[in-house]
Formats: sequence, C-alpha cells, structure tokens
Amino acid sequence: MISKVTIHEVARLSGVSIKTVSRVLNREPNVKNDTRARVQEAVAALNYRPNISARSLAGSKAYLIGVFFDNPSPAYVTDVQLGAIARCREEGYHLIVEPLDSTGDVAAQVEPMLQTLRMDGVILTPPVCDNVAVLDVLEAEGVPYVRLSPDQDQDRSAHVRMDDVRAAYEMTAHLIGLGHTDIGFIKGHPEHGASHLRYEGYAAAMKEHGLAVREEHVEQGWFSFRSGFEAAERLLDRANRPTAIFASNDDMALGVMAVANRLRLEVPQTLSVAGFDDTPGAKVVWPQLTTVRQPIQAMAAAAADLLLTGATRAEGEPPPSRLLDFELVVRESTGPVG
Amino acid sequence: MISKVTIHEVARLSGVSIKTVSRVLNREPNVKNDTRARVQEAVAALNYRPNISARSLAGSKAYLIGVFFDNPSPAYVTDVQLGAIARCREEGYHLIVEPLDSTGDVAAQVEPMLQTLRMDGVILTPPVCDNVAVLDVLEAEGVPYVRLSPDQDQDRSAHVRMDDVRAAYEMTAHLIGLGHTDIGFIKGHPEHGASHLRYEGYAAAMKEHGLAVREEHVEQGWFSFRSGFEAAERLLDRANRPTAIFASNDDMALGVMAVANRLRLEVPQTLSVAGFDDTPGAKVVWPQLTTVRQPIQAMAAAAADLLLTGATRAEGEPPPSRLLDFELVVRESTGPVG
DNA sequence: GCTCGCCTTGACAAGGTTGTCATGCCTTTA
DNA sequence: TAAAGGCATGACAACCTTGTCAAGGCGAGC
Repeated sequence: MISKVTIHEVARLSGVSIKTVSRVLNREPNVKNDTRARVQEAVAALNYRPNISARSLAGSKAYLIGVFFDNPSPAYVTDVQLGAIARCREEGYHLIVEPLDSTGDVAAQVEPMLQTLRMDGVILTPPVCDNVAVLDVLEAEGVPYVRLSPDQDQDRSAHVRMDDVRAAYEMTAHLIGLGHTDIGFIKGHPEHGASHLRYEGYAAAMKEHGLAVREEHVEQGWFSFRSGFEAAERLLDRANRPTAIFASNDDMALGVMAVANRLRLEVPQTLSVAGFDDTPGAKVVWPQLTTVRQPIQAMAAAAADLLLTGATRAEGEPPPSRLLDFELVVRESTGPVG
Repeated sequence: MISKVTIHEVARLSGVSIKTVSRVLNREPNVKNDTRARVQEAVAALNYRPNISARSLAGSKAYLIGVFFDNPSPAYVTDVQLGAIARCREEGYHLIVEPLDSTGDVAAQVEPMLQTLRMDGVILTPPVCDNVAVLDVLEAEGVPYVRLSPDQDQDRSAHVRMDDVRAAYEMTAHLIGLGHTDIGFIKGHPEHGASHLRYEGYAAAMKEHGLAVREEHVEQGWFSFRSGFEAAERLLDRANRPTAIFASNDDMALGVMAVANRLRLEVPQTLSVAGFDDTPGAKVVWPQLTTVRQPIQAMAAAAADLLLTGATRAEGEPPPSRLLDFELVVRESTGPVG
C-alpha cells in the first residue's frame, strides 16, 4: 500500500470538511453523534492514519516522548522503555531513545535533539536526571520533563521515585525476623543518593529493634560486583562475622555469594545474603537471591503519565510527583539464623 | 529559547533564498563555495536546526529509524540501540523503539506505526526478525528493513549476522588446545537457528581434531539457566564425566557453574566451563566465564548503515548482507585439563 | 415574532521544509 | 560570432494537518 490515504479522502467519503474529520480524530467536542460515527466509519473503511509529521507541523504536539539515559544497567533501561511505551501507546505517542554520553558535553548533545524533534516531553533516568546542565537545557527549550529517582534537588521538577528508606528498613526487618542480630551492611556508591537512603533504612530498622549497628559490620562498596566481593572478604574473614549480609544492590550481593562459596559458607544455612534491585543476575545464582524489586516499569509508566496528562506545578507548590511501592522478593538466599 | 529559528531567517541573514539554504543543509551539489560558506555561517550564528516534521512532510525522508524487538535479553536490546544510534547520529537520524508483543497480533501492532510515522527503515532483532507476518507488513508498506541474525529465509531481505559456526568451532578448539578430549556440549533451544549452528561448529572442531563426539556428552538445553543446570547434573553425575563443558549460551553455562559448585568441582581445575554471548552475568560469577562475544553494537551499526546508505538488492542477486567477526573472550573458567 | 446565544460546521491560512521548474549567467563548441 | 549546454539560484507549489474565525441553524427567553 504505497498510496497514502489523507484526511481529504476521509472527508470526501464521509461528506464533511477536513476540519470535522480532524475534530473527530482529536476527540474534540461539538460534533454531532451521527457525524462522528460517519467519519469513524470512513476512517475504518479507508484504513486511514493521520500523518504524524503533518500533525506536529500544524499543531503543537509532536507525539514524541524522549527517553534520555546513560545508564550502565541494560535491564533498567529496557524496563523504563517498556513501562513508558505502555502508557504512551494509549495516547498514540512514540518513544525516541537517546543514549547520552556523560563523559562528554551532554548539554551540547541534548540541545540539537530538542530543537529538531520538538518532543512533547522527556523522561530522565539516573544518572542523567541529576545532570544540571541537561535540566538547564530542557528548561531553556521549554520541554517538560520528568525525572526517575532523582538524587538531588527533587523540588526542581516533576519526578517519580520509590521509597528506598522503607524498602531497606523492611529488608532489614525481614532478616531480624529470621533471628539475625549481627547483620552486616555494604553501602553503595557514596555519590548515589540511594546509597544513603538505603543505609538509613537499615540503620533505622536495627535501632528500632534494639540492635546496635556495629561499625565493623558496615563496609563501603561501590555498587560493583568486585566491590561487593572485597567488602565481603573483609566482613567474613574475622572471628565474629555477621550471620547475614545486606548489600545495597544485587551486584554486590552476588560478590558476597561468591566469597561465601569460596569460604565454603553455606547460604543461607551459615550466611544469609540479601540484595537490592532484583536484577536479572539475582535469579541466575544458586541459591537465588532475596532482594527488593523496584517497580521500574510502573515508575516509567507513571512518568509518562505525568507528561501526557500535562500535570503542571501549581504556584508555590512542590512539583507533581509519584511515590511507588517496592516489593520484597524473598527467595532462597535468606533463612533462619543457623 | 522558545522562539524557533526557521530557514527563512537563515536565508535572510545570508542573503540567499530558502531553497539555497536547503541545498546547503542537504549537501546538494551546485552551490558555489562561498555561498555555501556564507550559509553555514548564518546557520551557526543563529544556531538554526531544521524542523524535522517539516522536513519529513515536504520531503521523502522522516529521519526516523525504527527498532522493533521482543527480546527477552535487555543487554542485547540496549546494545542494539547503542550501535544503531551511533551510526544514525552521523546522519541526523533518530531512533524509535517499538517493543512488540509476540503473543498478540504483531502485524496489527506494526501496521499503524508504519503508516503514521513513515519511518525510513526498520531494524529487526530476533525473534521478531523471523516473524513472517511482520516482514509481510513491512514489505506491503514499502518500508526497508534489515534483520539481525535471522534464522530463516535469509535471502528474503538484507541482514547482518555473525559466524556462529566458526565461533563455536574456535571455542571448541580452545578447549582442545588446553588438553581436553572429553568435552561436553549443551545444545540451545531447538527452534533457534543459532543452536544448530553452534552445535555444528562444536562437532566440526571435534572431528577435525580427531576426537569423537560422544553421544552421552551432548545434552539438550533450552537456553535457560535452569535447563543448563539440569543438563549439567546429567553430564556430571556419572563416572566418566567430561573435563570441560561448552554450553551454547552463558545462562546455561552459569547453570553448569552452579552445579559444579554444588558438587565441589573446582572450576577450572577439575572442570572447564565455556559459554556463548558474553552476557553481563558472565562477569558476575566467580570465576569469570570464558565465552564468545557477539559484536552486537557493531552488528546494529552495520544494520543502520545498510539502511542509511540505501543498499538495495540487485536483480537476481542475494540481498545485501554483512558478516561480522566474533571475539573469543578467554577468562578464568577454562584452563588446562587437570 | 424577535433577539440572543449555543452548537455544529466549513473556508482558509499557517506551520517549515523540499521538489519542480524557470531564469539568467558563464563557458564551451561549432 | 552564434548556439548549446552546464551551473547557480530563486519563485512557487506541495506536503497534510491543526488553528482561527466566520457563518448558518436552532432553541430559549422575552
């Protein structure tokens, strides 16, 4: 079907003007019911689809939502795309993906895209969502944006996030509930806001259950497998080692598992291990990892929703935002203290 | 900067007609050098960017390349996107991502996208690249497409792939070079073409080195961790077990590692393990996995290149295609026979 | 019966670019 | 010297839709 059906043919077939067809397509009011029906029939009969270029040229919408990312985790990135698409499709919007190179001049990469594409909105994932230069450009170009799990300056824009503190609290409580009292913790990258929040949740749970946070049971990590491996070596290579280790993310938890394996510590009989994020790797180890699942798709869908519904910040109010629920995924790597 | 710079302003500033500006922008011939320079200066001075909607409405190009996928592997998907974007950016093209739901009516999902967006080309990843209904729609709409690693009917369209046979051959040769003679093999999902090719490479290498492919050393798997785990249990729970296992993909190889761990078989001292694909999980186990890296980004870039350069099939010729080199990634999970 | 105002519809311009065709100039060829 | 052809450029239409504004029809209120 190389011949393209235009709005004129629909108008001719249904015996109305093109403007009325346009009204029907855009669900505008003030069209009589039977006119509307007639137009819809013609649309179906001709298998007509509005041309998106003409639409965005004439109107104010481009029907394009951008997703900017520079995220090392492919699983995260695809989940964001899937979640955002799900919501966008309902409204006939499409997704433009733009990987950014944070090591370069990000603003210079972003500006031309914004100017040529005129997207209706942009979703920003960590870490670009905390790149001030990018936010500046978006605001200068007047493109609405929503940030996913921003670390800093949350009041600057609309955003969607998860309650890291409460999630870490619940995971710690889960371990305590299993009888653990000596619970090691591996912190995440100190420049990621989530690291502090997760530690905060851990510390709060310990305190509220009357347990001390022992300094020698808290290690600094960097969110990488290697850093988790090394932190675990320090935690486990001592007499009074913890009976459980809660790592701030899954990659580090997998590092812990590897050390446990080497030291012949049975998981979970001798050592319980908990992670955070529910990355694909969590199911690819044996035993499978107990972890926290971020509702990434749902968060991205919420972000798209904020964009599409045009939620705007009221004067003097904080910007619109959504806080989604996490999910504790209890698998085999945690068990009663042995 | 809400005010948008148009081609008219560039024309005015450089003292030429808009058509000439257009010619310069599109690198058309027949523009005097100093005129061209003058226009380019004006473009830079005004920070002008052509409006993509207007461009695609007036011209034949949409400056949009689609990536259709329904791929369970996020790492694969993002690599494809990164590779494709790298090439597209050079020409000012953008990437539209469209996850497809293979369980539904894929053609019905694809058709409206094609009609509204009028993309200049589409990149298809497995398994959608083997979905005949999708190919039919693309051809009916006259949208050029390139398939990545298609299983079937390769002569139907342009495609890019890697030499699975040779890669599996080389990996097997690597193991043989380490002194192994009893090399187990775990096949992949029988409906994936790559499964057959990889087995073929394994068998060829064994044969050419004068080694027998022992039937009890070849197990059927399904590309999943679980299936690798179970196949490994069968392979290793016997007296004359192999000294090396080559799994058709990394997930299954990780399953093998898990079994080895359980059985207290040292890797690689007692058992060498090799995978295929170099997924992120390959570096997240201990010891790290020896595997084959597909140049996925390069393959996607090649696909984009075929689309952008408009490589067309000559009459009576096979369609244009590219065959890229793999890379043998030797890490710690393989070693000399002990 | 008349005016007012709302609902419904249509004519036409606008949006920013590329494609087509015409024009004028300059160089080459007979 | 004249004709032919190529190069550089511009005027204007075309692409397809939405936005603006005007107009006609019809019911309600006086």
